[in-house]
Amino acid sequence: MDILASLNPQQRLAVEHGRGPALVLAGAGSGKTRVIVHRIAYLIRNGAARPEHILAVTFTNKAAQEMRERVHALLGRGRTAEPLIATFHSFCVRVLRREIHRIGYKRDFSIYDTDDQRRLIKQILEEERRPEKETAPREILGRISFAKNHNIPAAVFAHRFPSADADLLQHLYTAYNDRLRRANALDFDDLLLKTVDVLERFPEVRDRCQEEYRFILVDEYQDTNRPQYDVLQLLAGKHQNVFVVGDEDQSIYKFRGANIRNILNFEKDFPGARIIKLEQNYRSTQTILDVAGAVVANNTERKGKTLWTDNARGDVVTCYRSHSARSEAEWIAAQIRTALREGPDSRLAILYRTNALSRNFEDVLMQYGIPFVVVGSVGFFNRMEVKDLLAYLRAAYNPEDDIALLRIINTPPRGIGGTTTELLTRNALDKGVPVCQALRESLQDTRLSVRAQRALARFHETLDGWIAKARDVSAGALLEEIIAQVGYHEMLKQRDSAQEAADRIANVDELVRAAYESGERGESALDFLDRASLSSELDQLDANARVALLTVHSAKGLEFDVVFLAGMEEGLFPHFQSRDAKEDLEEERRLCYVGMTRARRKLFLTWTPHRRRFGQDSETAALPSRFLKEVPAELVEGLELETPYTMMDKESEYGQEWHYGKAGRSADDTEQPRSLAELRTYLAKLQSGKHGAAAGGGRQLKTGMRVRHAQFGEGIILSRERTGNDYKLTIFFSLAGRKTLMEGYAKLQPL
DNA sequence: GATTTACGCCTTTTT
DNA sequence: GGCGTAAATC
Repeated sequence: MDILASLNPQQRLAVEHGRGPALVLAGAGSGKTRVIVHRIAYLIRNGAARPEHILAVTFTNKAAQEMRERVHALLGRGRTAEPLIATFHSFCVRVLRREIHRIGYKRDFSIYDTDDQRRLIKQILEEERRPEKETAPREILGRISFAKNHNIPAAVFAHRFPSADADLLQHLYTAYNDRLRRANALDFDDLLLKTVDVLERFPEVRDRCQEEYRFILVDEYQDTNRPQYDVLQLLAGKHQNVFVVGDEDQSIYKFRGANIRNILNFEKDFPGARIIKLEQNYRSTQTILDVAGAVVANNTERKGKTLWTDNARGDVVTCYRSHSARSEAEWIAAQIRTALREGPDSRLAILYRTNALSRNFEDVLMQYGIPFVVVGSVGFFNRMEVKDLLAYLRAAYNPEDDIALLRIINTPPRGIGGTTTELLTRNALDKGVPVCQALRESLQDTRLSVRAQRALARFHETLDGWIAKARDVSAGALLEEIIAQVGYHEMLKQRDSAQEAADRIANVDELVRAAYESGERGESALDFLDRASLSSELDQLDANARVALLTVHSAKGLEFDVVFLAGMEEGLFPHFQSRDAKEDLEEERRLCYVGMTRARRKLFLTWTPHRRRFGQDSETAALPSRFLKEVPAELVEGLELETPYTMMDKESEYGQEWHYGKAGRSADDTEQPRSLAELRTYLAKLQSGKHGAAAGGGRQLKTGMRVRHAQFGEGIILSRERTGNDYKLTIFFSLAGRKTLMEGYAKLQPL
């Protein structure tokens, strides 16, 4: 296969780039990944680099996996050495598992995820008897992570961020780091920071890494943060063979410390860099590109580039306003059904700003019998039972891992309750030792009841057994033994409903299987735990799934034939947290751009003024997202942005909330009955009125008409609204309840 | 010490 | 509407 044949001139230029730094500014859908993949293949095929000297870095495991597969497809499998294709984090873990002893950690360190971090902070707060109200763990962790992402050590925190509570935060930041170290544990941010630390302080490690990874390629460069940038600088320091690909319009991780300046300053950081722009888009229709481009053009912080495509103009973009979140979901489900009927092989996605929005879509798709996958809500590795068992493993391999130990110490219940664990943690704190050691030393503590002492001794003995076993038994076998020994299944069966217990047991079995499989692939137990810590739900997104539900963030780098960008409302998208600061707003706009450019053929934008928040009807009607107003009207149908039933405050400006009171929802023809009693009155009214007469002899559907649906049975039409070329019907079915259907394909039979 | 119930908080986005 | 923590009860 000719590696260069299928490339356009710019892509080819990038792929053929020789040594030295290069920056590829690649617009959405312009073949970013393609360039990296082909360059890897080109370097190897040409003999310019040996595979083992190549390191390609991505942001998600999924992207890494896909890249690996595509390289294999180009080169064929079965070569002796492979290029290393990894995420920043997994690359760092790889380095640290080998080198971290140099900075005083043990090789079998634990990796703390967000949940572990939260537990640790809470524990610290508890020990210091600080009320959580004034110091929300989330908030604290957010600020610690912010500091870490900007490379600000605890020692200088208060100095760098002077504020009322700076000293307190510096104290907590320090305590948190100390406790991580004592637990022989690293959080996500530490993985990067400690790698930088090792590379900076130990020239021999740096030299070896520089020789090992002579060619470095980075995907999504616009999303690198400071520590990632440092890692890159240190690795590339000698050979300067850095090849980065990015798009400043798709920088959406500022909140995580991503620094857009990394891409804007690349030429300065790597002198003599070659810049290549990829502006031809291969993914979307011209219409979609124009719409997305018009939105992002409102940003000022960009280098500016214009995407073009040879693709057809394609369909107009469709906008749809619904009267509730529920009907938004129903309308989308109906569109999906049509789309799948017309093109059974299409891949579709519903994208939304926050995960909380997925629920309605899940419910309705389920109801419609449309198979789908949800990305990101509660991932496999985030399930409680899976985390419990991983904590058991962690405790066995790294007994100093306090958070893991405290998680399992009384799960399932074994008579070690709050009083006892509090004594343990207090002892550990006083002596400055991990909890496992405090456990050993507290066995005879007279402050404990005999019963508690006995329970502790028993747990201690079992734990020692696992620690010993961990040395010579596989992760799968150890896990299986632990599950049996502690009676984990029994706990689930006893605690949860039969159905829930069965689900959880299935997950447990799945985990055991995964552990065994990992072992059979030759991975160590630590490899297995690493993968569990660093994997995300996204990685499990099945490429064959027809319909996917995911956040816009998760969708970056993916593409779909049809995209529904839902919840296009002020406050939601852009999110109200981001609407004030200009740079935050620009990030929201880029996010919107990312969402829109995921679509190949057709883009839908949906919103509703009446979305429930926290299960309550909001007192204020939502406004359409300002991004909808930035869209060229001639390319979009159904763009009804005025809210007729909103009584506007005369002085109101965009961005303020408009109040409309309870009259709001009954002011147009989409009025819906709220209760059964109301429904009866409503139906009576409809039937006695002129609607009830239906179109004499005509087949045309009218409000109030009784109809039969193949699936839902008999019902009565509550409303009929034009949308595009079709009519949207709201029908109350006596068996199935209220449904919203599209007339065009609902195959309704008038009665 | 464990289990059940009430209440309050909540929502960005992710490795 | 849902989850996790805190009080109340067994």
